[in-house]
Amino acid sequence: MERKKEDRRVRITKQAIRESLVELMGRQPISKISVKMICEAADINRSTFYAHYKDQYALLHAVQGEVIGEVKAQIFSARFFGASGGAMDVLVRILEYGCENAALVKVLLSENGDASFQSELMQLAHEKFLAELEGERSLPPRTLQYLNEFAVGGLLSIMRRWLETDCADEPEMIADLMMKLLVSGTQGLYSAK
Amino acid sequence: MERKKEDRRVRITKQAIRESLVELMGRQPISKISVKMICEAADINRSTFYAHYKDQYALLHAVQGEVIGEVKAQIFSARFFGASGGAMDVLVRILEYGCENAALVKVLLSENGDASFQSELMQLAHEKFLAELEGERSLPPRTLQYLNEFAVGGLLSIMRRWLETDCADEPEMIADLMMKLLVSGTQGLYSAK
DNA sequence: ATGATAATAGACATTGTGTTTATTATTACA
DNA sequence: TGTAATAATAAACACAATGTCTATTATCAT
Repeated sequence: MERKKEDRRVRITKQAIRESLVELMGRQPISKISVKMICEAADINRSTFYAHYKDQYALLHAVQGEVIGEVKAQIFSARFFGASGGAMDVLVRILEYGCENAALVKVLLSENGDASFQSELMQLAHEKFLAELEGERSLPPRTLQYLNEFAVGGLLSIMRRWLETDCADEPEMIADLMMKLLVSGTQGLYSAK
Repeated sequence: MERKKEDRRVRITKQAIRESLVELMGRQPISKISVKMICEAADINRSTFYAHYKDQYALLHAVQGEVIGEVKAQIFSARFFGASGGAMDVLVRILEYGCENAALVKVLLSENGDASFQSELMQLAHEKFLAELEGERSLPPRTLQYLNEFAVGGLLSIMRRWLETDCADEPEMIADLMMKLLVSGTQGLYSAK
């Protein structure tokens, strides 16, 4: 909407800051990372950092926000249930995005990541589920909740593992596995194919 | 093994510190909690805190370690697969433990919690799976990995939700739901009952 | 009752934090 | 291409939490 307006210097600076954050978080949690460390790694002045972010946590939150924005766009781009293949397409696109930004997404989902990020992703998927399943009446509301949490938590865990293997398998294969596990559980792994 | 040796004063102090930590983490992430805050909430001297813990993160880690120890004991107390009802029993016991220590466990699994705690729980369940499924040859190793991650991530998410509803349903009911979802996926929710 | 030890109060140097100032370097664009 | 706008820098600053001491008081185990 209102992008492209940012000064080139700002873009370069922010990029350097973000890359340093990701690099540092590969080795330690955000709690052990100071603003000073980030600035030294990014080779920028500390005043410059404060011109853009309140502190290291605000920076992390901003970065997470961008990822969440991307996922949100994908997740709401199609119907998940009903339309055949809709869910697969969405999963494949999210997986592809994750793989393209592996260094970042991997660290956000890792043990050095932020629980609130994963919590926000849960919330996002939750909204999607509610939007699509609001007519669902055959299951008790609380069971629906559990199902939702189970699904998102499970899929997120698969994606985490997949990123840690450096996307060894094809996105389509992972999405297929996800769907099978969701719909038919472990039983789904033994039938056919 | 070598418990019961701790001075009464130490026990009281540590308990006060732990309770203050849990209370504070109900309202903010550990990154916003200083040693000073914990000491004021617990009404103890800051020097006393440093006599027991290196910093607030070491404290959190110690508390998490106790929970993990409890879960570990339960998880390895019986075979999960094979023996009928074994898995159910383990799940029920873990759920009961979580509910008895709801204030603590809830916060550790919340958005203010620590990703590394959840990561450690994953690792724990992973070891259990490997120990029991080492003979499994009908699925490719990587698929087995994904299945493991999916299962633990999904079950953990259900437990988180359950704790947030203040254990509204019975542990047996939750454990049953967990097993159904794991074995038969969403299909399992509609069949029989 | 007493020797051992935990908790306290207070002081201390250190470090990262945020903020500000003047100065330099880079950018957008007329 | 020249220039006004603005981003980045360097330096200084008060401030707050940190981590480590020491001397003193309170509590415990026996």
